[in-house]
Amino acid sequence: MKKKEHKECTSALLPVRDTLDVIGGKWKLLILISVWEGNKHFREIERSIPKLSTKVLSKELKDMEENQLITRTVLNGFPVRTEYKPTNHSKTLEKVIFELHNWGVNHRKLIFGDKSETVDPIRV
Amino acid sequence: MKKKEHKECTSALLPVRDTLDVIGGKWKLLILISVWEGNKHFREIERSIPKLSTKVLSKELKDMEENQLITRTVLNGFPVRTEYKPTNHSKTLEKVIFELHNWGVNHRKLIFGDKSETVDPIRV
DNA sequence: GTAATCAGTTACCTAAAGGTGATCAGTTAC
DNA sequence: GTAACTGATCACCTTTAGGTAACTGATTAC
Repeated sequence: MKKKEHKECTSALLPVRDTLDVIGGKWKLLILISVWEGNKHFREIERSIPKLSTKVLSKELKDMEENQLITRTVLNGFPVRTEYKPTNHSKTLEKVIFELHNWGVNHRKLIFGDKSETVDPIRV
Repeated sequence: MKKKEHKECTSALLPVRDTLDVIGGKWKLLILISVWEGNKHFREIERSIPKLSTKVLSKELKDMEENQLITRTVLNGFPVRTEYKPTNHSKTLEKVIFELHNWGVNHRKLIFGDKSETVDPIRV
């Protein structure tokens, strides 16, 4: 796990921070979902997410491998291919994401009073 | 709600982003918990959280008021006092935080293999 | 008048996250 | 040989979150 300092953290909040580190940031969830959807190769994942740069994807994939959300296998072939696959551990995030989604939908209703466009149900 | 752009967002992820915006950042959860614990006044909250500066607290309290997590009442008195109180809406975050905590604890076990120090159960 | 308390605001600075574009090594097809 | 594909890495720049310290205005106690 990427050890961030979180010096301000009480012991009870540490695991919450850990989780937020794992799924926070601009791209992590999009990448995770792309891999869940079956995209396996670097370019494949990259192309599935508009505006995502190779540099950021490369860094995020490393983080996610460290966090055991994905596995990385290099296939010895002719144009060298790398295969990224989601782990079972990554799937345990579904419940967390569901709760985040659920609360967000409710929050939108409260703040925008239904004036907001409907959002799609999350499918992960 | 503070409208961030999230241009990269699919419709399904938008509410997830909203939630992460509301509880993300270095201080938001600590401030929320402090208010939940009964701290009502600006200086009281500030003093309850080491290293938190007035500038950041001021900004975060505004955000939280916008997001209807707290109410702000100015009491006309002699040393002017402001009263911050948690809303019922803020309490609906407990479940979300519980799931984040839960996943985080499990993740720590997996990554550090129980070598990590025990963390306190969250009490919010 | 002086100090101290309340609840903030302001200007400036630093550090981290993320974006941009070039480059690389290996291999294949032409 | 040249272009194109694979999976990246590198140096540099911008943007944003957060930190630091001074300051304001109102009021009370001395």
